[in-house]
Amino acid sequence: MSREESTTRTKILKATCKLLSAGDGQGVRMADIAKAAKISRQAVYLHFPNRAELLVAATRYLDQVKGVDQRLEASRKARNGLVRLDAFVEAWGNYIPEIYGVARALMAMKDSDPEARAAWNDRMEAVREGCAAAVDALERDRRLTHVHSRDESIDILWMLLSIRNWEHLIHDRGWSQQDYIDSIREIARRVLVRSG
Amino acid sequence: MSREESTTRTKILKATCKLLSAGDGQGVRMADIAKAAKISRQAVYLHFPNRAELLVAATRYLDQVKGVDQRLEASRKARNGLVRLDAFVEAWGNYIPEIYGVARALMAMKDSDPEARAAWNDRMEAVREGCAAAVDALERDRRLTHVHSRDESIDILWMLLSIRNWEHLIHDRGWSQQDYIDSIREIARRVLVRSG
DNA sequence: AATGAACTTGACACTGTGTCAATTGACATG
DNA sequence: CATGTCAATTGACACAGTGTCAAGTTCATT
Repeated sequence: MSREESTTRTKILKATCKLLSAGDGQGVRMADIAKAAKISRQAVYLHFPNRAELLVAATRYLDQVKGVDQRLEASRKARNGLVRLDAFVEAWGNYIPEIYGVARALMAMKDSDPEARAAWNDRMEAVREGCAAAVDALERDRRLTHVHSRDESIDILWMLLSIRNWEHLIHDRGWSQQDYIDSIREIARRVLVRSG
Repeated sequence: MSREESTTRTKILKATCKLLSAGDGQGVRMADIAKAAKISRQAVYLHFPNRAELLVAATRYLDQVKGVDQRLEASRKARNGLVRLDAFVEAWGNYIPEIYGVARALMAMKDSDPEARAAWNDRMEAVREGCAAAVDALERDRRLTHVHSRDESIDILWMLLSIRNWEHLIHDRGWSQQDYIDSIREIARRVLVRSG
């Protein structure tokens, strides 16, 4: 709310998100984005120094518009660890489809561009913190299995909730979103929660 | 054994594998491969029509040289389902680091090149069959949890064993290969096997 | 000596990113 | 009203990497 931004900048960001979300994904060039934003290609470079930073900015824009923080925050209100784990799995798992298009482009870019890599890792760190909070809540309730250490448990939950896994089940294997959520929730429970 | 191949062809494949395995990965161009094979860049195109098919061929070459089939086959000898599951997790999990370099290049390419995508899916289908065999062996022993259906169980095991998950734990989170194997084995058991 | 296959050399087209310089149009402010 | 500024446009261009093409070389075989 604090700043309305330059309008053109947000037009670019909106166009970027739209193209990446809708399209087959792969062939989204700077020129395509410019055209979609009804702007010259060069004008894009007036707002973003390069493709990597545009994608990074698009991710942040999307996070802000879709309100990840609020969504993930919701799981923090949960009374006990188990509910919290479930809520987190559901919140993040249902968020993935909304950002998948942009995330995919950024993931592809992070192999070659260190800046994109850093931005991606930073974004994922936020998710990891959510995982840590859920694991710690279980620990507090004495419901965490100690087959794995705390840190290992966090990494495992993070792994289960990775976008690549979502991509694999949903796109490659044709799962429904509901099946995905149900399964990951179940797996997370089986791996992390001991029957109390 | 049946064919020694044109020598130049295998020189190219070896060079490709070496560069992709050793290097940071990202910047392996056709020219680099040619140089490593001590050959002109054009000569590479005499043997492979394009980069995608070269990478596909390199994957197959690596599979053949490293003997994936034998390795995965070993798990088939296991007496009961549980041992078989463990053996499969270990066999495939320990194979991943050997092909990671090439696999990574192919994974990157599959976003843009349908041919690469098909080859990748085909290769992964072989792994999926191993997963199916392990799940079916558990089923036969009446040790499969029925929280998930047979097909879902296969997809889940496949997901657990995905290269992306290995990449995440090993590279992003710094796990040791042994910890990786131990954890995945444990997770697979907890998710798929019911205490008999 | 002639043929043909494998390879080399050098040039070039194409795509996509990123840069640069000159220009336009709007608008605010003296 | 004139001026300066800012955003954007236009068009040209450098650069990297892939893939193509044509002409020439090397060498084994016959």
